[in-house]
Amino acid sequence: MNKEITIYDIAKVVGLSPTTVSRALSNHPRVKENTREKILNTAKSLGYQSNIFASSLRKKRSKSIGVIIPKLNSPFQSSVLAGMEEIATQEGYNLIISQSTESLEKEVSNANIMFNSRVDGLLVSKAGTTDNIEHFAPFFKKQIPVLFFDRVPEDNNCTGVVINNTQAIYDATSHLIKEGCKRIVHVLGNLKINVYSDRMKGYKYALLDHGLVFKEENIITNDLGEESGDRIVEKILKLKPRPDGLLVSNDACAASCLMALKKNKLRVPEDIAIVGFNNDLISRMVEPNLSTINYPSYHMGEVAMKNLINHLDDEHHEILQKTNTITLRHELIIRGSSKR
Amino acid sequence: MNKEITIYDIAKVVGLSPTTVSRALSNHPRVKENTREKILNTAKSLGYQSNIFASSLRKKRSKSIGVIIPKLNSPFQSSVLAGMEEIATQEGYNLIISQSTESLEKEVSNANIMFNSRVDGLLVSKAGTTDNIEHFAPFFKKQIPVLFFDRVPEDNNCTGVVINNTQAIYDATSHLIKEGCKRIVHVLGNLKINVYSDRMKGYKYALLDHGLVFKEENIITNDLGEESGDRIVEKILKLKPRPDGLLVSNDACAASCLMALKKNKLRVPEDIAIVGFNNDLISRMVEPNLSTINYPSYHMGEVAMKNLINHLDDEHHEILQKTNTITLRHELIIRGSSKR
DNA sequence: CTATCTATTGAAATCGGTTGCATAAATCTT
DNA sequence: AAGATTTATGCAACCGATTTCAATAGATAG
Repeated sequence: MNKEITIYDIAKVVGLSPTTVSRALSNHPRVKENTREKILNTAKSLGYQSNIFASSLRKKRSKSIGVIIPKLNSPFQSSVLAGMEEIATQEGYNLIISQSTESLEKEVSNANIMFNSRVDGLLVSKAGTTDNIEHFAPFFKKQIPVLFFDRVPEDNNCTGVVINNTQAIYDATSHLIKEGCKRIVHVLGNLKINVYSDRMKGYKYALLDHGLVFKEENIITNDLGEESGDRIVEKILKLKPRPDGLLVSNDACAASCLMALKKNKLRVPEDIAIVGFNNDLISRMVEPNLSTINYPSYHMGEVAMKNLINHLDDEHHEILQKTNTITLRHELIIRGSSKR
Repeated sequence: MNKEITIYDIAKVVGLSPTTVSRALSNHPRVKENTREKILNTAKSLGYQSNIFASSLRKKRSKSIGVIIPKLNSPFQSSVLAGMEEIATQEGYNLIISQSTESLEKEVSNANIMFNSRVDGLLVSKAGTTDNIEHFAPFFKKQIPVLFFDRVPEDNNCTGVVINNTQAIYDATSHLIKEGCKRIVHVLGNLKINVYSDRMKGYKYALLDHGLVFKEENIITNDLGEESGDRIVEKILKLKPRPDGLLVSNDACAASCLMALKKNKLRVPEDIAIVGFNNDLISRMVEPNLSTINYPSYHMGEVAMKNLINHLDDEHHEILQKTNTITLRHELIIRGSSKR
């Protein structure tokens, strides 16, 4: 069969040692220009393909980075991934991607797989049900950098890339209040997740600062899927007096609520004003357009990846040790659904 | 430092040879049950982690599969990916993902990276501008299976997973005609891509079969982005007499057209009926809901991955040699935007 | 012209798991 | 009980690139 071409074959052809061939191929400076060219030419003409397994074995680096996210098919997360891919490819790293589908069990399993694949670094956005991070202990022990993004653990020793969720919802809530809303319902996901617990804070603070009273009944924690609108709106309509403002932690779900509200003959924003979250495409396609928080997802991917790679390429691997949190800029975008 | 634990260390502890340890760890049948357990326990207690580089080097397999898609952050493609991930993880393969961002140059570069990463197999959806597949030649030469999906090359030697695009648009066109449309505009992407050229055929055939005349002016090839609606509708409104039916090869773009039409005071479906493509979330969130073609994206990912892995796991690696095309079932979904 | 330095190159060990072949021990045949 | 199988284990080569240490040749200095 097609025997694999190795540096030994090249060495034999050019009459040099494998050592020199190896150096020439990896642009080591201590090779005569002349020699290097001869080797490179021979390599090409023989159809040489470097064996990355051998190289990784010896160098103890895979040049690949693992990513664990809750769900691949989400506009937000796939956009983060796109940003990560851009940078990783540019820097010569491979991306190994797996999804936890919001299950802790799968996240644990994925983490193990990543560990055994010997990724050089790991980027993680936690599954909803994850409230410990023991499964990343092998990484910590081996000093393999783990960088969290969006959904980060409470643990203070972890580096994370986030937005200021508290501030974002504070802004959104304040906006609704300024538009005259007095009874604002806040729909969010599992409060174990930092993202949602932080937003909850922002909501409470904003009410407080504007002299409104926080009521437990105005909090709806629910699955934020695209099909949840009917159920959420049903809950909302049971509240008396009827709410006049609605914060939904995700645009798809906000859009779904919007439809359900319209089905119930409520006018948006006149009867109820809505603000979503993420600035997904859908927020610009429904009527009225959804006010929302612009979440710099693509940028988050870029930043997370760039920091991880900088850390890896840093001589002393200490960049991330010194960094606790990187906070990106968000922005409240006001559109028809809340302007009255 | 933390010395790496190897099978030699385990061998020393249990007083057996590395060979036996290796066999025990990979569940080779020729190891006494008793011995295997002892080895497994020792491995665990020493904190042994198999070195996948060494293993891959020797076995000449990476247990990873490469995926090249045009764009990570697209609802359709990320959904395909999700299906692929599901199966790959289940079968013990890693997914290495990269995007071509619709550029041939990047696709070539990605293909090279995948080749040098020695993926066991490759899944590809072509970039828009790609009209040759020379860059996959190294895979073919080395018998590394390459499976195309959605956007497949013309070349008949390639295996592809697709839907019947011709039939899908034939169905959609016929539906519009039955609803009384006489002048149907068809908006699609670069006709070099099989997906669009096939749909074009379906459109022509349907017109023919229903006694309508095909007119070049009713074809708009355009970027199908979410922002293209205004420009497309502008073109449409210049046509006299005004079109009364609209096929758009992508739901986001169809939704964008819908908004632009409404902005121009045209009623949907009364003045113009619309059918989109993909059955993305957005088709269910706009008003009226978009009729569309259900594209089994997640399932396509599963099927593509499953076939690739079956091929790899097959003793003789001939499953894909015998398969030319796998066609999945699509479905016309009729909603408000075309029902009149 | 000798001593020192520098630019090039090479020998050999190493990374750690796998596997063909051989051997030893245990079980089965007749 | 001797021979034939089967079962369990080990030896040693191998996968292919990298790297440490050493050596040689040529250049520069004094």
